[in-house]
Amino acid sequence: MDKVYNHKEVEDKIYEMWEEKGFFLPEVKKGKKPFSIILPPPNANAPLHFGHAMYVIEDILVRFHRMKGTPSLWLPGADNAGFETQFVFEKHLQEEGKSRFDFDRDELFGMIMEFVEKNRGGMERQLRKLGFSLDWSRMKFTLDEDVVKVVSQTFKKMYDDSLIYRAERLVNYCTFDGTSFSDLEVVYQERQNPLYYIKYGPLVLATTRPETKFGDTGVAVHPTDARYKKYIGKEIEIETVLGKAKIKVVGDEAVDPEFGTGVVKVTPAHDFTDFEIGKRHDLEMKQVIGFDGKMNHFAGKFEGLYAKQARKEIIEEMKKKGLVEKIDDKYTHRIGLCYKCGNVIEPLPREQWFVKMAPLAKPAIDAVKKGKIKIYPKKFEKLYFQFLENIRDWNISRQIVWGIRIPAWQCGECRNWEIELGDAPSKCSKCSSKNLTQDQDTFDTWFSSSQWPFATLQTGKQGDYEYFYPTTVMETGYDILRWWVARMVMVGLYITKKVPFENVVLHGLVNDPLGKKMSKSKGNIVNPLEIVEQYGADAVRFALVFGTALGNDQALSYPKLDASRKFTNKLWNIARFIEMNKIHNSQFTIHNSLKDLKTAAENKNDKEWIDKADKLSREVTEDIEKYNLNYAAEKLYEFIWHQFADIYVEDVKNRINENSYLVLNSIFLVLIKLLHPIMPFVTEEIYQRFNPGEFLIISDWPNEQK
RNA sequence: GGAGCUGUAGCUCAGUUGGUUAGAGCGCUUCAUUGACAUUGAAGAGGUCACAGGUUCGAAUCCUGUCAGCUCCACCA
Repeated sequence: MDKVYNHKEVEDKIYEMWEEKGFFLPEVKKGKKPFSIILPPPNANAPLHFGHAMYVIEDILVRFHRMKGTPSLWLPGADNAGFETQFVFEKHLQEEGKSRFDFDRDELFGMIMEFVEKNRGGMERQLRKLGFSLDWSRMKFTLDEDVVKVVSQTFKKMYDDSLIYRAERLVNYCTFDGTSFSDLEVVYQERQNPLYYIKYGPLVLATTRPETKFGDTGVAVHPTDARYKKYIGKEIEIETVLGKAKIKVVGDEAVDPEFGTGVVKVTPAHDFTDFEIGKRHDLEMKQVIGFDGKMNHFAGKFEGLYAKQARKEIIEEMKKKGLVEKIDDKYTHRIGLCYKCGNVIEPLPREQWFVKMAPLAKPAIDAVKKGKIKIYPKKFEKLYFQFLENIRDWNISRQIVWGIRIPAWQCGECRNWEIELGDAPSKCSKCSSKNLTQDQDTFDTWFSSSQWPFATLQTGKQGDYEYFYPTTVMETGYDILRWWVARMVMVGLYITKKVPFENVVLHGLVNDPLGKKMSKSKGNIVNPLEIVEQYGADAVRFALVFGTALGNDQALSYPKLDASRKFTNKLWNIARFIEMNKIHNSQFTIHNSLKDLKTAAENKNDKEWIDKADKLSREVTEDIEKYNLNYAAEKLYEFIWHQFADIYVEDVKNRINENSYLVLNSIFLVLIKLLHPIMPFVTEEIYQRFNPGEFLIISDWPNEQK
């Protein structure tokens, strides 16, 4: 054996061997409860980031259960990542001087698919580099035909159960990208904009957006505001740049009497708060800004101007007419920007598909309350309940091409909607018209993701769903507890009548060495694969679980990586010592049962160390079962280095004989086994040197009989 | 504005139902050594556990408040 452990010579070779031998494929044993995890599918198109390296937790669990003899499945997948991917692709088009408007929908979809297929291998190769024992034969993609079918079926079932409705809602619309965004995708920024005090008949109100005036269908004041109480419920006559108009005054609690003059113009079609006020008082929606960002016919002579331009011209005109009382130039407020292109988000009304969430949320709350699903660490239960107890209906339409197209066709005659699986319906079921067009929208990526546990298993190998569902563990970052985990529980329960997983295990974020969140804009991204290259996958894996409690964020720590790499070398050198002291004729016999080993042991000290190893083995087993992987890692590190190597090896050194050698060797192999889930490569390499032809990955867990 | 998390050694973090002298890694100091390993070994310094109260025989741990950092949600015309 070399003096120094070289991970580069070992890791790829070992992984290939594991994969080739099919060790990642579970053996289905009817009647035996399996262990299963569905990998949270990384973006098919993007390289892994450090958060993905945290999936090492899943690998540790799978390897542990595999060694315990449980049929263990870890199913990989790739996510089409909707808008994210389409955006990256459009950047490429831009570089070629093209845009998505040069292609029709199918062409564009095909091109993106090709683009993704080309990049997809990267992510999979990286998962292999990290040593993840994924069953690649069961790999699924969110746009696989069979998955699309499952997702569409779910939509239809929801529609038939009256959980789906169509409604005009304000969306965060980016007129530049031509798509709406979820609230999450809007970035708020502090900006200084003029606040205009404009005259509305007898009232004066403050607004930053005078151009939306044409869409005003009400004026609101606080219901208890003494100044304006007399106007509530009445219509007032106002002078506008386009002539006189009448408008209703309503009283609404959303109005802050302290702000401005305490009077608000209500534009339900262009402001989220106003939309709510409008709904409460039954005000009309009047859209005056189009999806192209330009003023429409309601704006009279300002039609065709971009909103921003119209604002300037309207204010000039209003000044001339004496309708502007004053302008506050120092006003700062927060405005929503497109997180992709940075342009101002325009709230616009648009017909969308919505899912009624309240009926789905209740069973999901119960599942956790009744312990059918356990959340680790427990502190995250609060977030889970908070989200579900205040849930709002879910807008599942997205105005992009790269996703699963919504299987809904609208009749051009009677406006009836037909939901159809497979081919387009031939005629309208209401009026028999053949004039049907499919909705242009695709599903929100999270809509298909919410079905991932059963969608993957139902479309996988024959019998997988029956055997592996519900899955044992869903392990992911706590940051997507609401957006993904909670929705999987809701939709999973709704479709399958079973929880999609029994345990939710949540890890924290991996931040940069200074504790700051890694992000492209900050330029502090660390590529996990470079770190693997430098320190070895074992060291990276160990460093990620060592010294950080589950669910807590951690700063990437080079000293910790270094310590972990030294640990792999320490293991290597213990192995080397044992090999060098091999006593002639002696076998590397492994006593997997420490009880048997103790019976065979002759020396008192040896017997004591067997007990210590036995205690450690029990503790580590329990720690892994409770997802306290940091405890397992810390105990193994301390014991192997500072107990076993520093004390026991030094003790045996001077009194080595055949029997002591057997004990030393056996204890070491037990330690190697206990460490294998966390550090699979170096342990497998050592094991095979001691036991040619045998494989640690499928060997028995200490004290376990298969 | 609402909610949550975090605050422990110079740095990064553990501390598992409250229970002796609060731990680890890195760094630092002293010494040893080419003997499995200098990617080593031995010894050591270093902490009013953010702050202020409270509960308790006993608090880093439980409660209240304050301060600081982070995250999520909502969002002001």
